[in-house]
Amino acid sequence: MSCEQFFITKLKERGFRLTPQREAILFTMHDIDRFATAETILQKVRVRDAAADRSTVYRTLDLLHEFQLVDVMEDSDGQRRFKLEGASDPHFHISCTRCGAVEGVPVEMMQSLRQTLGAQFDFHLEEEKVHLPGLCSRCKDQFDG
Amino acid sequence: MSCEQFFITKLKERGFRLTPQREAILFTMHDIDRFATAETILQKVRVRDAAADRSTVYRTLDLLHEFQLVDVMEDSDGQRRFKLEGASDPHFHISCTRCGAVEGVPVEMMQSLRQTLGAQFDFHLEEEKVHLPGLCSRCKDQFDG
DNA sequence: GTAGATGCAAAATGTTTGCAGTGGA
DNA sequence: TCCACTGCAAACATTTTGCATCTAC
Repeated sequence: MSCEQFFITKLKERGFRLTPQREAILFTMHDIDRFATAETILQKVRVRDAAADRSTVYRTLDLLHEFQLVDVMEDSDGQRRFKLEGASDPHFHISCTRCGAVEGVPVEMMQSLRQTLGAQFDFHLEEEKVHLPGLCSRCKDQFDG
Repeated sequence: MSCEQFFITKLKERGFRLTPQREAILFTMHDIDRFATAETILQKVRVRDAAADRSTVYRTLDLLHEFQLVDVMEDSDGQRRFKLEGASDPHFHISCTRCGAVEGVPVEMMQSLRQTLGAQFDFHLEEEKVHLPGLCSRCKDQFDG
């Protein structure tokens, strides 16, 4: 099922409506396909619909997030970033603290950490919310020399 | 060296001054000893110094962060949280998405994940900035039944 | 027709900044 | 003394909300 179909299904399920604005936002996020600020999303949505409103973007992002179609990431600059996640495999994110590049990593890679935290702290890791900071290949190389 | 001593040394090193406000903030954060919002810190500082100003708190927190005496944590409610880290062993944080409880975990526990990410993505994990979301023991149990 | 959605403007929130006066070294 | 620091108020940036209007169903 495409994420648009999924969205429409979810909407109807809960008595919500499919509006042109919601479609435009969904399409736009599909195009962007990486973490973006609400502002960036708004600008891109306005290419399709010049009258698009900031608050509608926020409201739709909330909705998409509720449906688990959108990942939200807190950033140190005080702006949240949003990304469409469709029905991709369970994953977490690593992101470069220098250039901001974000990449998805399958949750299996955290299996052992997950178990350790469970055993030692009785802590249930929510893997798909994990967002690990670090330096990407490119920035690391600049850093090292 | 106590963290106060460390702070004073760092300040002098850079030509900054030790003021009563800065001392009050440092002491207060030492008392709190867990992640707290700027607002919370301000309220507690005001017990010592009723005239303490919000902007002074922010400015001092910036300074302490620069000296790596304070950890900053982005939270999903849009407020940053600050915590004095003194000269504790290298660690990262796990925190409960339900109740907000935060705990420190030695970086050694991420050794294997660190290596995997390095090998597979050429990604240099910044372990001490890591903040893992999940459910703590208590909240998990409530959740499960 | 009607509840839900939109656009607008205004408010709220958290944080930062400019500046005149104060005080630590 | 001198320049860093403070408190205040005002600015800022991002996000949220109230409300009249509109529209998908």
